[in-house]
Amino acid sequence: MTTIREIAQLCGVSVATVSRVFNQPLTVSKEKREVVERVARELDYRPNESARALATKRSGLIGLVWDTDHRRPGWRHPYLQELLIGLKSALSAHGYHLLMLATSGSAALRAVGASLADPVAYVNMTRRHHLGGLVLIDSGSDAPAFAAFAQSGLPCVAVDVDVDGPQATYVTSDNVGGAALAVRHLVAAGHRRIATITGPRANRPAVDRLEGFRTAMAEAGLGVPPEYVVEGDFYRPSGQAAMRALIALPEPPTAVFCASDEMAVGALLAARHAGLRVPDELAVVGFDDIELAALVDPPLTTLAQDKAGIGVAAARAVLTMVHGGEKPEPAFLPTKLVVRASSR
Amino acid sequence: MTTIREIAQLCGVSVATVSRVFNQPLTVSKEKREVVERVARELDYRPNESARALATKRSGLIGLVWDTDHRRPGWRHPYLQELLIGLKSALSAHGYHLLMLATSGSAALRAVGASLADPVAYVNMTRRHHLGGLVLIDSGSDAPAFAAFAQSGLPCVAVDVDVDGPQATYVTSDNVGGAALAVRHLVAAGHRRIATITGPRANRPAVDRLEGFRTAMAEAGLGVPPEYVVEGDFYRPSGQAAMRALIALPEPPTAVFCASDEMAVGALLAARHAGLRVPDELAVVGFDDIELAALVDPPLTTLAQDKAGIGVAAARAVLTMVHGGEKPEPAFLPTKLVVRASSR
DNA sequence: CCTTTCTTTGTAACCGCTTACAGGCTCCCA
DNA sequence: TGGGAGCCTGTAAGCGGTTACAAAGAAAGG
Repeated sequence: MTTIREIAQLCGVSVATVSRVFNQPLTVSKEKREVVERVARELDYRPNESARALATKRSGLIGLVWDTDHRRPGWRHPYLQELLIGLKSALSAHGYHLLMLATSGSAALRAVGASLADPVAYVNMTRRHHLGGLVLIDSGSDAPAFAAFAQSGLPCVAVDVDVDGPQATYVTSDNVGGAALAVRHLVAAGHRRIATITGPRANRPAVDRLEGFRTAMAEAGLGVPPEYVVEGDFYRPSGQAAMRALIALPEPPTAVFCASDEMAVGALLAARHAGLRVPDELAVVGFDDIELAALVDPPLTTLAQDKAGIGVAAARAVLTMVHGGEKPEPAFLPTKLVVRASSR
Repeated sequence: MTTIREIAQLCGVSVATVSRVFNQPLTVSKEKREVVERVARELDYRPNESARALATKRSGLIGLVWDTDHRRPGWRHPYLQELLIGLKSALSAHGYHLLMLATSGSAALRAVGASLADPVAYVNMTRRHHLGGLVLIDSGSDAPAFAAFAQSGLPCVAVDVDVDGPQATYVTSDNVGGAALAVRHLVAAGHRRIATITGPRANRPAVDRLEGFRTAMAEAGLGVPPEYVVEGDFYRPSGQAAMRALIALPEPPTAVFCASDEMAVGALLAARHAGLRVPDELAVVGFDDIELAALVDPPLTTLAQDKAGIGVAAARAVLTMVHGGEKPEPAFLPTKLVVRASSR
């Protein structure tokens, strides 16, 4: 690897000048600048990022926290791949890279049944590696850990989790609006007895989807009997169980809005087992637009999240803070109703 | 952040001693070592990784190359999430972290229709950041770029791509063996007219699966007429088209082995459209065991890859090379036949 | 008791880059 | 023509570690 010193020598200038050429080009006379640039190119000079980070205390890296909760081995993020694509592209546009933080998983935390995202470990990593900030991706039970990160004062942005802190914000879909879209769609199709299968009460998107559901139902002048709101956990089995319960009601709903596609698929299964025809006897709407949604039978009507867009928004938010900008407000990205055969 | 120097002062020793306590503890007397360790703990000392990397030329980071090919916007890795889990856990066990390399995507490369994985850019990144090595994850068309990496002499291990180089190896499933399992399963079920829908000819796993298919068919004493081998591209539509063609044959097969679950799902669709009952009139076996496999109707018999295991193997391989070990032989992880209702 | 060897420690150079500070020039204006 | 302002440039001091080398003391061998 060629260094700044070699270039300086070859060009007959000081190392300071060479460094300036790359960092504050305007402070260097045109002639010297061009010579340095040419020589650097010829020697295929690449700045040593470690040295740079050491001198500037900035590494050009953003940390990614995404731990898998060992208590839920089957858990999968519904759109990790698209999220990463969005993150990566927005970061690379600004010359940043993503460092996937890996800790062996604190045994202590696991013992008390806590999430695997260990705030202390990750905050340490951030300082050790001069990370600009963190992107926090939830594994289903990381909200408490993320709250701790948020307090640390490091720039961080959480995805689909509600955090607050001096330099902490979050990005998620417009869950309220999305749920309302779902309800309006069902109402327009003539449904009046509409139930919902929610996500966990502790989960911000779940709460928002429920809120959107209630608001839109009220707007439509429809009542929501308590038994029409069943709590699930976003996973398929819970959706199936919840749907079974709804079907067993004396006055079962004719339509159900599920807070996740996974649960909606569960609902479809329950309907099939009960011999209900979808969408004729039961309309089902999900949320997420996972790949599976288009493939189940019947294909699922759902609210498509802007998956890559969320990644991009998260990246932008963290970069704004890294660059000293104001802490961005939480972002709520619009969702899109995708009508398929499970409703009409 | 407390530094080595502060600790040295507080302990009344030199910085060299402090540094040794952390790097070569045995060369320091027990007393001093304990004092230093205690003080370090009290001050919550964290070594500065940039300084360390600068001095040692090692950063404790492994690069992850995973570029999305903009020409195939819909492309998704069949098991990225599990792969990352495996990679991460194996790396963190050795104190390494994963750096997701992001380049803005060289316009030049895109112009010539090449893959987005730009070997030059990534090799630069490796040097700039003192990365120990690279893990290469294919986006469907990165094989040529990966071959270039492999030549660079940097430690690197590719997943599901056949590379060779001074410090390059790869890990993939035992595709030959898996395909053979599929065939034997079908033969045992009484099938004799067995066709296959392959992946792209240029793809190593695809080629291996075809080879396994042929070998096992020969072993079973069954012939494979040329029209029973149809090339697909791993995606669903190609599987559907291929299956349509097979069904249209004067003597259509009674069973088909597809080189990917996605194509197998396509095959199921084609069968359904043709009014063929699965598995009675047509047995279908896939490869991968993606989530979808268990959910289609009928659920798909398939070969489960050890997805996280592949990540672990890749991590181990790259670490071996980083630590100066012999270049590991390519690894072929066993697959498992998962029998579901699409075959019997 | 003296020499050799081993263990432990400190000194200081170095990794490659950034940047505060100061000095030398040129330019402009009184 | 003297002096202040501005522009370029170089010197050198970090950033926070690692490690070669030397030295001092302790242990071992003859």
